[in-house]
Amino acid sequence: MKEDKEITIYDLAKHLKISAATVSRSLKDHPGISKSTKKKVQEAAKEMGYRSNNFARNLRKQKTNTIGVIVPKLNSYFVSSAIAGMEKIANENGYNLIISQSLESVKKEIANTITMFNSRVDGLLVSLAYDTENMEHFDVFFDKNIPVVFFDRVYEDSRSLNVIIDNYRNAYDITKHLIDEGCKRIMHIAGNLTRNVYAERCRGYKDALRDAGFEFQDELLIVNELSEEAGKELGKKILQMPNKPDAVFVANDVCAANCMQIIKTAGYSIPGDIAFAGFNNDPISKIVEPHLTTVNYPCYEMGEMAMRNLIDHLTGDGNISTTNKIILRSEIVVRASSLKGKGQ
Amino acid sequence: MKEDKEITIYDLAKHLKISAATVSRSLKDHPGISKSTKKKVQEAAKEMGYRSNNFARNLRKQKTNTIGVIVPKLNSYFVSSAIAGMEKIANENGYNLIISQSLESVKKEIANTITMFNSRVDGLLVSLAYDTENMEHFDVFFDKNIPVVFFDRVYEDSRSLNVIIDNYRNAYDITKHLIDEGCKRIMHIAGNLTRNVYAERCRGYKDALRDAGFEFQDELLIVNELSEEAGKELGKKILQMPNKPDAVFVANDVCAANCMQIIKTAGYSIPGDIAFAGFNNDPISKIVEPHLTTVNYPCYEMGEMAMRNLIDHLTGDGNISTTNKIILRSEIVVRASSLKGKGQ
DNA sequence: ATTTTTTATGCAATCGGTTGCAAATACAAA
DNA sequence: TTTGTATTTGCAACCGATTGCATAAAAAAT
Repeated sequence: MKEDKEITIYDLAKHLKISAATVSRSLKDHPGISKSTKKKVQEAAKEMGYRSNNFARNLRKQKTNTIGVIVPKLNSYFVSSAIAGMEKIANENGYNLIISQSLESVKKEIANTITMFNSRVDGLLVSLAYDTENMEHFDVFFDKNIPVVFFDRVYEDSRSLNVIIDNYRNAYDITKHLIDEGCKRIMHIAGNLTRNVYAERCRGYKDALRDAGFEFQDELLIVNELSEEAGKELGKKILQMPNKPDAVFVANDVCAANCMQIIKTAGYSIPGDIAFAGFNNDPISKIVEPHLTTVNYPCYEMGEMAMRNLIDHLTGDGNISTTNKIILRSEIVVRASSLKGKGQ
Repeated sequence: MKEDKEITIYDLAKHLKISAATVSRSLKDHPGISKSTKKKVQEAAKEMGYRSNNFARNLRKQKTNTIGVIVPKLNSYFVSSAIAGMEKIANENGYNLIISQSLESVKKEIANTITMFNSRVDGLLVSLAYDTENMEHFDVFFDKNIPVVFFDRVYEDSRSLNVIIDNYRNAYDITKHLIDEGCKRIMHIAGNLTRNVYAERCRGYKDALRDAGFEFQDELLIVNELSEEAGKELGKKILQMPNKPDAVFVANDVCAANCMQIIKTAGYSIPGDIAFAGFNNDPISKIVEPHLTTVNYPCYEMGEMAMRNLIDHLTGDGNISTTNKIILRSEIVVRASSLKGKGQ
């Protein structure tokens, strides 16, 4: 049954000769309404094609049932997987998602933050831009007690929940693995070191070196944007190094794979001459040859977890202020690119 | 300046000793309000930390400034890129995005459609699920004159705008290219043939064969889900064929790359023994070895275009009913995987 | 039959902007 | 000074659902 103009509870009320209040209560299964009335109302609602008006509802309840998501870039394996996980949980719980990208710029991140604030999202999920260096733009949320959950790229802040993996441990493990394979001159490629993820990975790398009795060397640490382009640049740079590394641990698979290609094309053998390891377990890591040793990052699960916690908090089932950090399980995946012993 | 409770236009009105109507008009730059008053209001608004309440506004205006997006899966190169493009345009025009995924099931697609309808999106952008076979669930939108734009996976329907590429032409070109390289037994791997994109690509493949004087052979057409997994399966299947193809044109890079790997691992040379071509120009196509010949699909631009047209329609700048189909430029990209002559 | 308790429903205010129409004020022309 | 016109502003009725409180109706207790 379809109508040209919207049916409201008043229309239903008039039709059933009862009050709008009763209709409203019947529709949301209020305990004070008799079963028979509820049934009558619900049937009439379906029959007349009633659809509830969320704005009226939100206006009255001062709640939006909408969650904002701000990510650096939508089109990356990690982000799209995480968002897929978020969407699933949000959808299951009746929440809508408003998504925007900072395109790796704080400036846009701030603008998005404001938009989200004005849209009155009930909560916010954020992975920080490449160059975000403080949290001031989130203060409005904290001030109003709107929960903010950071995932992956986070900022230590007692007012929010962080969902992450143990970047330090994984980087440590992967570096140790390279050392165990006999590598002695291990290079590390990181992203902006003020971002937790890259700082932690770098720290893991350094500690693993130290624990194995190696000394950290400045020239073996390179910071770049970890993009396809950056990977190619990196490859060229390595080719020009007089004293080449015998292993490269890159903080991201896409960059690693693109770098590997340059090195390989130049005639070096991988892992024979130079071993490689990446991070993320991006599908690309299973295609590039030799297959890339990496860290299995639970992207989808991270999205689910972050969303679930946010929603639990909103519904009062959980408390963001009691939980301050969630660390998901992740582990290194060894593939041919780092197996010096066995070769490819 | 921050307050504990929200500032409304009434607060501003009281503070400035004018009416709420004047405040409302001043804030949205209504022509009937004097410059001086406007300025006073706008300054006070900023100073008192006023933020407009969208629900009240939407409730009154019966418009949401929100656009719904339904896609099969968020975590694919094509979709995430397209959404990135959409988000950019939407954001620039003050629209919010509500995104949901059908996970390739009509059932969930229908559910999402209903959610979007109830959220009263101003317009809808859709790429259909794998198994959607009719448009009934969009009728509510058409009935209410809510514009629906389909992209990539579309359905011919006079009531909506379709944004696509020339799948037929590209498939024809790529098949012809394979023929020109000397391939005589070209296999085609398609997705569900009721989906326009796959049907068109298949048609292009067949016509190119015909025009070159080859006969289409049933056993050389395989339909699968075009996933990573399907690619691997496909590889195994080809290995078992007694009369192997000398070229494989897959409707999707991810599937093609994974298939290639199996074939290669089994000791066949590519393109020597079997040439390969894919579709999409997914980053993976530049990593797999040999690099994959494919079709450069303007994902990001398609997202932009679809969104721009939808918004133009909503603001009355364009008319969806006059434009029924937009075809974006796309072209084949020849790489080593199909160059029989030169080899890799 | 009367009072008490329980259950079911309605009244009316509220959420915060928007906007058609009327009224007030300003400014110009006569 | 008066009348006419243009410019500003305000009144008040929406938009549709929610909910505290009051009342009505039904059931139970006395």
